[in-house]
Amino acid sequence: MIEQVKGTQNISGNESLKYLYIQKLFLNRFKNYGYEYLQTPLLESKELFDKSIGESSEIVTKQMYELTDKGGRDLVLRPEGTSSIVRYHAEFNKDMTSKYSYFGSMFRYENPQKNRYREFNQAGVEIVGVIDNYSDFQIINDSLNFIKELIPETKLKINTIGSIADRKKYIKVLYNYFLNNKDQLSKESEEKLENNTLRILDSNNPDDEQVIKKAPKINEFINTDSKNSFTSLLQILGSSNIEFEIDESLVRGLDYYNDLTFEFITSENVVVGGGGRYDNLAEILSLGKFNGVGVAFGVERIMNNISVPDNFTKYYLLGTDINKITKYSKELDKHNISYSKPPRLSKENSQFKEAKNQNVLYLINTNEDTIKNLITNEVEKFSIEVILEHK
RNA sequence: GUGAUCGUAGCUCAGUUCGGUUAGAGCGCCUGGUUGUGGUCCAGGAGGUCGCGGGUUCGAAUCCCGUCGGUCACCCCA
Repeated sequence: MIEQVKGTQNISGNESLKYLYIQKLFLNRFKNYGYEYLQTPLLESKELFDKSIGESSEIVTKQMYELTDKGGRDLVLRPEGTSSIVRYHAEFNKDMTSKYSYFGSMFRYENPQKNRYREFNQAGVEIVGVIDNYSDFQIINDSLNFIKELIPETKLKINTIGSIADRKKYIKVLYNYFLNNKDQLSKESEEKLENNTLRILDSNNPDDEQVIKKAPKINEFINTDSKNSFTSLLQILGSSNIEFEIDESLVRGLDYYNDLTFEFITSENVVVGGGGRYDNLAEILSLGKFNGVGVAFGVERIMNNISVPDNFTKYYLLGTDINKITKYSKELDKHNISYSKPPRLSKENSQFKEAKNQNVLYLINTNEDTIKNLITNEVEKFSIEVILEHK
């Protein structure tokens, strides 16, 4: 037996029902909100993510699926969606402000566990171009509406991390602080000191508690424009009755974020989605000067937190005589009626069983020329008019 | 990258401790019959490189080593 690749999934059975339900809701909802669906390649230049996500990030240093193609190109399977959207926007819509949605596979080379896979699906939306607080508001509002329809008790956590320049200054100060107090840091945190200083702040190791408590706060380094913009966004959210919780330790895993960051978190503390503002991403990629804000949901994380949606089939075509059942098939096709049918002409009892297992409402028995309602057990003579009346 | 744990039929699992005929069960599947309150019931049947590779042994699902995969946790993250 050839085993499947580690961390990949076969989405089948009830899981596939959930997947399609989420996908359909996502695509419909954001289409109606005015977001254009955009499908970018799964295969991208390595350079795109080296630059965008940031070379200090683990995603870039350890977690990318890299390959060289036969033409010698350095490629990766995309680890996230935003960078590609920004590349597209620069190429085709540079002077516009556009709203995009995307849905598809992402790849990260990590050890799989619950809510984490090597190939996983993200559903995301972005607003790219000239951005203001209303853009931030609608990304948060629209995606909160979406996720609450699926997981009603989802909470919004929000923070500002200041500009990239602010952050650079802050990291320097923080680095010196932790360096001087190195002896008080846990082993894990000490490892983060050189490359991922900020991450020490969300250590949950009790050994770090005291040092972190006394550490300089990012708040003191955030410029006034950023602070004011954050305050006014919070006011807008407040007056729109959107509940939020400010979480000052909330940082994102990607370096391109600035100012606004937020997360959607379930009552069981699973982060099902996250996003923020990325005003410098286009510049980092040398694609021009435009801004963006966006969010990405983990589809599998949503799947793991919802129940199986209702599922039933309206018609099942039963029969053991190939001439009769094919004649019925064509008759139904002609009237554009969709129906389930057995994969082959197995014994009648098996077909009945299959129909019941598919939660079928009407069973069309071609052996007897009848239509049976499997809920009420009413049987009537088959005619196409009876079925057309069901519509 | 680290650690724990698991891998036997389509599925859930027994058998592994302590090596020994032809590897089992339930469910599911298939066929014939039965059944119209049609998922029942009866009879029969198909289906297994015991994850893979190597080693020990007269003999390995069982012991040893390696490897791949699943699950979970750490790290990190959606």
